[in-house]
Amino acid sequence: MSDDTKTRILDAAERLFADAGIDATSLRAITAEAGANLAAVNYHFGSKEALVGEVYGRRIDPLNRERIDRLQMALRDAGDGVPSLPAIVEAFVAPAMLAMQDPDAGRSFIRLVGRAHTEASADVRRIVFTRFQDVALAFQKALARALPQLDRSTVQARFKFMIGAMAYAMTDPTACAGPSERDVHRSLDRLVRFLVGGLQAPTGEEK
Amino acid sequence: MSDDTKTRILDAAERLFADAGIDATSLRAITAEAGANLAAVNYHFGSKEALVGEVYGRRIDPLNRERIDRLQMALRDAGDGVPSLPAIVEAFVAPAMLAMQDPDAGRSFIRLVGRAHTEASADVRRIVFTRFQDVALAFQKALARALPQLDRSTVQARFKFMIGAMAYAMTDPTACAGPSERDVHRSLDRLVRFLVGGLQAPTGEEK
DNA sequence: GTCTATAGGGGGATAGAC
DNA sequence: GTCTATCCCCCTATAGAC
Repeated sequence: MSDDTKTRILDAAERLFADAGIDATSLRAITAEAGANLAAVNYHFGSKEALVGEVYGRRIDPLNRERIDRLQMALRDAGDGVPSLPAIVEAFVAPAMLAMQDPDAGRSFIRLVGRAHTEASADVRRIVFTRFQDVALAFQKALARALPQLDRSTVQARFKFMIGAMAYAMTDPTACAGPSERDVHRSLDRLVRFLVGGLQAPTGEEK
Repeated sequence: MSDDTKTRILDAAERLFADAGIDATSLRAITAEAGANLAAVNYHFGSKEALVGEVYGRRIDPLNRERIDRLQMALRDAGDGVPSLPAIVEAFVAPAMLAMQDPDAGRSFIRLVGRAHTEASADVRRIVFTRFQDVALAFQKALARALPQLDRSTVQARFKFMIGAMAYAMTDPTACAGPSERDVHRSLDRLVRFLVGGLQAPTGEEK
């Protein structure tokens, strides 16, 4: 049983951060929600910023590992040829979208991750960006292989559009409204089709 | 000359909100930056929340009017036929992207607007959403006309993906790095092509 | 490990002089 | 309209008892 104080604080913080934002969530609110004492946060984590890092890391690290695993499978399938664009896109967005169904992680985590990319606080952006950098590079490289007709800066720009669309889909309450598996798969399918269409759009520069 | 205290406070607040986020920006920081007194905020605006509303409204309202104007021109060009998808997309994103060049509004405003769609605070979301609702409905209707092969819920979903990609492009410091007209137009062109490709992607359901 | 109590700072808002 | 001074609240972090 991992229902100890530390875990309850992480769960409460995750939920409150997702609802109201990080700045607006006080340690008092977190410990009250967790049924713990105010001092417990500093005892277990050291500071609010360290707590934020653990809230993100607990979920993001496995998520990013799954992205990399799926990407490597897609690249292995392609051998020396051009890898499948939908497979790459799905490797990137599916782990996040499917996590919506996870009753443990659940919706609040997804909104939190979605928001991570746009969070105002420079501290939070740094925390998330550090954990995301390797993933971003690997996917940009794979996208460049799958889209040989695009120059590098166009691939970078389109990769960012992809992050934006995904992040927004993740924070949108109606997009992840249904906890039903059916709804989640439909949302994922829609997102992948949209992104594939956008990524392989003509640039107006090829002959 | 509108370089009065009220305007200076609005300018300073806009800049600081964009840099650090709204919650993290204190009235003390704003008045210091504006060269005004702390009490001036409550004298001119009544409260911090009212100031936030004016910071957004001052820029968003003209922006949304321009979107509607451009959309109506695109729809008029189409007559009774199917309107041009790129024209609709450009009507939506161009006013925001081109505002990056405006030396008056400038970059901080754009990042602020981009962030508005993903801002954590429920108060801020309400302020922005209220001013955005009419625009969203008009564009969803136009997109449905331009994409008759898509069902309504798919159009809604794709419209949200479009907002996400645009908002992220607006907050990304490298995307709006250059104050140069050339860079801005290239960013806009890339975004429009990506979005058009995504919006008209096949759904996998048509025969 | 978990509590109470409090230090120490910063926040938004306001009263009242000028 | 703009200032100073201040109220009162909530925050994070910590000290020290249990």
